[in-house]
Amino acid sequence: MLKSVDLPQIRADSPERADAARNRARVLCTAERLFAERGVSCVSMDEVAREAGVGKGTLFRRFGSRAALARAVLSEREASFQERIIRGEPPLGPGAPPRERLVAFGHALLELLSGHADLLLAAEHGGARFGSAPYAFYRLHIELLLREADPGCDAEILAETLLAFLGADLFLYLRKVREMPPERLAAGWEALVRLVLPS
Amino acid sequence: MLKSVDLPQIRADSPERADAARNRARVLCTAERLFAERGVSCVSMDEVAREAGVGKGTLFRRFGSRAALARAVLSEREASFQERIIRGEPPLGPGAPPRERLVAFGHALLELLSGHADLLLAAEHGGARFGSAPYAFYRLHIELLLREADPGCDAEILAETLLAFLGADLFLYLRKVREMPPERLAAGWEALVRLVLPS
DNA sequence: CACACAATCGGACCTTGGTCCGTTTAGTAA
DNA sequence: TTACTAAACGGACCAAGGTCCGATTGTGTG
Repeated sequence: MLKSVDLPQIRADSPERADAARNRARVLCTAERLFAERGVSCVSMDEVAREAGVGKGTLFRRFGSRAALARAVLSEREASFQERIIRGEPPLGPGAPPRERLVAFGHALLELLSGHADLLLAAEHGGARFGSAPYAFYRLHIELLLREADPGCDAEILAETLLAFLGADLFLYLRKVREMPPERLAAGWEALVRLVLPS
Repeated sequence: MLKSVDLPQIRADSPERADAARNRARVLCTAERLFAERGVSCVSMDEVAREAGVGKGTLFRRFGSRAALARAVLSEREASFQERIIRGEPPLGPGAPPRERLVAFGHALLELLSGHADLLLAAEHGGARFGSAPYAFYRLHIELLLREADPGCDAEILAETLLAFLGADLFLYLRKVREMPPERLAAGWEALVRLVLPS
């Protein structure tokens, strides 16, 4: 039962009203602060609304769900990450061979996870992961790299599998419960990529 | 007036009281029926309790959480699956080469998912997946097969990755949203195994 | 059988994510 | 400035998972 993740329609010809913009900014700012102060999982939507001086209805009208709020808080970092992939320096950006770009992509995403795993976990809560914009971007990026390196493979299936390794839930489990150090996860990713794309 | 203090007997094999056993059976039976009738995600815990003629407290005392109830309903099928792995016919059971056993394992688990994906999804809800007994069993099984075939690999990481492909959430997404047929997932699994364990 | 007590029962209660809808307000045109 | 309307507001409300604790009952013991 996947839910639509679409935010309220933003029409190009009707700009956001001033109070709406102000409340959106207040909510984002408050949420980021509360998440940082007390941990994502210890902050309820009611608290965010109250601290931001906004009604609960407004909060949900703007962001739709808790997962979407988490995604919104992450959006700047996500955007800069995507920017580095599209136009940044190799090996993460264009120019390096596909296998090296894939390795770099995983390392960079693991880095992002290291800093914001709880936020990413909240953002992926429920079935929200697969329908989200970042996931779609990552999937497409990986599929293109895989096809470039090996046109014969089933890039869609392989991309999903590789991305599954980078899910926030698995990451947190391996880090916190199994206590694997980040370097091991990075090495595991690299080994994985080299299995999928042998030289 | 004072009696010698009897320590409460805490026996590992303390038998279940008759009413407890009766209620447990009633709940399991009712839950299985309701899940089958209306779909797992459309049945609330209150309904299960009411239909079973049991208080909500009793329901949660017995099963702890919705995810655990789903796991309990699945337990027979899980047990027979594990039995087939441990003592069944090859290639799922012992006797076949590791790579073939791994392929058979994935195919069998995909089969289980095809029939009960919604139940498995409920069973894995939240972080429940990684700590569950079936997951631990699957992980161990895969790790042993990987080590047998290639003692040099990082079996723990690879096992988690392979299992991630068989998660209920990804399965449902690929089947329902991306509309991939079961055969494609099965072929994808086999290709994956052959990448991880090249002949 | 009567008793004691621990295990169990069950529903009131709490929390929290999410919805609804009557009220308020920003933007606009006259 | 005033009037009008679409958009936004906000808090009461709902559903559902999960907890608590006083009442109840099964079971071993004398």
